[in-house]
Amino acid sequence: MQKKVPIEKPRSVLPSGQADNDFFSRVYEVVRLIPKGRVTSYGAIARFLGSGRSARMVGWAMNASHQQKPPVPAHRVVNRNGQLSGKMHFGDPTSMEKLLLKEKIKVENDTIVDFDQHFWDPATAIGL
DNA sequence: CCGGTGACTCTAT
DNA sequence: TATAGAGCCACCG
Repeated sequence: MQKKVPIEKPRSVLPSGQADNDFFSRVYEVVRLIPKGRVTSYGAIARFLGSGRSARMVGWAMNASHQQKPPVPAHRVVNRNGQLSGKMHFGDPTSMEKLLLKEKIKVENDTIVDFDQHFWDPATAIGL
């Protein structure tokens, strides 16, 4: 097995909302694949993309997800503890929690209840 | 070019 | 179990 090919350097997301990079687009795509009522973690996505410890980049990509034309369900992406670490980036800190609750995902104290039960792993679901 | 920062995660103490 | 440090990669000044 050859060494993991370094991901092509994702160029910055243009303020125009155009993401011409690969890494970012893949993150968005994976996030969109998250079934309703399921959630995943940054690390899981990062690992699926090939960079297990580049979870920060996933988070950074999510930061730009708001300007993506196809809506990215960023509310389905939380940290490995199931904590809504990014809820404060939704404009209103209650938005993320409400969206999750709308999908039958219970949230208490900014943490998803039964997180592992709702956890959705792209590597397992997509199977690649 | 360098340093600081970040929607993270893992390992060590 | 909790706290601290390192690793990761890209953006910004």
